[in-house]
Amino acid sequence: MADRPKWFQTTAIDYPNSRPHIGTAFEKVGADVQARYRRMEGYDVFFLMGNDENTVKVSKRAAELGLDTQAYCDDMARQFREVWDALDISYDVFVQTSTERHKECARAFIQKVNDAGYIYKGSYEGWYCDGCESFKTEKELENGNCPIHKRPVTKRSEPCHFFKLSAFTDRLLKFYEENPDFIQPESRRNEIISLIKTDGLYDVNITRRGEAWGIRVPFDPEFTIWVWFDALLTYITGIGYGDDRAMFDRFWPCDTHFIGKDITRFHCALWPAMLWAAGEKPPTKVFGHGFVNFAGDKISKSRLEELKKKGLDYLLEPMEIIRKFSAEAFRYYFLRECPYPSDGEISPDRFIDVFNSELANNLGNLLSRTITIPTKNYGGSLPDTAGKTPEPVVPGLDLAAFVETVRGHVEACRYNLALQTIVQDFLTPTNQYLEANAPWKLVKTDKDAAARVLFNAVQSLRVASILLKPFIPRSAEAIYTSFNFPKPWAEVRYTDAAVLSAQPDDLRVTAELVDGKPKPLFPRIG
RNA sequence: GGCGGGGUAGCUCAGGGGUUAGAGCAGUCGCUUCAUAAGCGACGUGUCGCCGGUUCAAUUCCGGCCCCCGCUACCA
Repeated sequence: MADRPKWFQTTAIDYPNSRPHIGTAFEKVGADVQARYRRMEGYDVFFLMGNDENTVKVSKRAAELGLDTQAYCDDMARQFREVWDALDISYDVFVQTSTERHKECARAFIQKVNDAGYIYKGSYEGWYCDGCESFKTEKELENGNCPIHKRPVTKRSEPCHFFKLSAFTDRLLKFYEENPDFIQPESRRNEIISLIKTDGLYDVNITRRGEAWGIRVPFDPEFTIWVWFDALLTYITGIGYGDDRAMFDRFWPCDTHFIGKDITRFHCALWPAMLWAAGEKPPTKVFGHGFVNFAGDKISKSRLEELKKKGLDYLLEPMEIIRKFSAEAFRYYFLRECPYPSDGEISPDRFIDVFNSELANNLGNLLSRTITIPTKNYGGSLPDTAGKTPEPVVPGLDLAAFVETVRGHVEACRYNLALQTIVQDFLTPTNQYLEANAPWKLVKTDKDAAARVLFNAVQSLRVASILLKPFIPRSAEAIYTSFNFPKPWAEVRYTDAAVLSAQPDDLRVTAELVDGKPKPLFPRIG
């Protein structure tokens, strides 16, 4: 373990105001592909997720439901994890920021930043609404009125603690320049850079006064720590910051923070500055993924009502999609149809199209036909194939280069292109190969030749299942274990997909059969 | 308003100064029947946002305009 390279990644820490929706699920699924891919490739992976609970809104929501805030948080955390588990998200730790351990680590961190001189006491001046008992930003105001209470806000100032973010302006710009891959995709990087260059960075108020729920500021207990300052710390408290330096040093800096494109600024400017202030390294990469819309529209309250009327609101609730179809179908749809770096959309028709054409018709049916023909004609075992090296079935395809193309897409989180490449450049040609050689006919005239055709075609399923492992782990395993490929599934790597090699035994169908036929891996839907 | 990205087949998008502008899906027709009514083949369509300019030649370059999207700091 010690000599394996490490891979530490996180997803955004979710705000448990409501149940997880398809947008948050999209983020987790994309991150999960990366975690699974890195594990396959031999990395010592640590995948962190969690919920961001130390905010007034959470305690208000709990109060509305008549629940103790902690009990509410714990229940929401349970609900979130239930969805992530159902989607086979392979996280290693799930951090709740309301736990005492996180709070202690956060207090240690802010104390350190304060000791280093990056925090100073000042006063925050803003527009205050008595009804909301909170400050409003200029943007929120409607003609100078509180948008909720429709009455004028008043100028008010109160003491607070500022973090000297401005002190890191030049260092951040230099950092972005020296680490061009720090912010992905590039469009996000350009936004942040131009923002800082035009407006500069201001010091930020990192405390709130007079709130019962939250983490006390150790050097001034009248205050609690502003949620963002605390939430970001999850990324380090979850890997031992504050009480397990060895583990922290093993995994930090973070290799990729997966986040929504809306919070890139916090992760790309505030977060590195906070870490520098505490004497730690900044993360290696921040990936701001896109959003999921519903059939072209943003998911607003009115849109939701409309969908409910049409009975389509299930498509917004991950658990419903999983129940109706499967976690694998969910994963495949979003990974294939929504480009991870930019926005995508879900629509009922499209979901059915993608599932049927690629999973059922192309991949699933290819598996069925390559299992059935050997079973019917050879008792499931292809004679004289032991020790033989399969021949390529895709004309003109350099298998090693093809695998590297897919790998490049996976590493850059271009999951849709990775899947497109696998299906179009590999699976479809395999179906064409079968059509061209028609082993179901050939078997009547030349049984040996037909066996070789099948032997070759089956290799495509071995290759595809390996490449698909991070995307649809359960289905990929089902495909791989439908034949007696020698390498254990747990040990396959992408490089195994890049070569066609002989195996010691005759190729044999090992899939479970009912009346000589496999049950469809992806039964058509709709 | 400022900065950035984009407007290409019914849909999602790729492409890019030059012979007939591409892919997948959907559609139509044919072949096939090993297979999940799956597979394979063939076929169609596009004023490549609008208006000008540069050029032998522009959808591709330049300018203007229209439309869409993102960012524009303390809300997670």
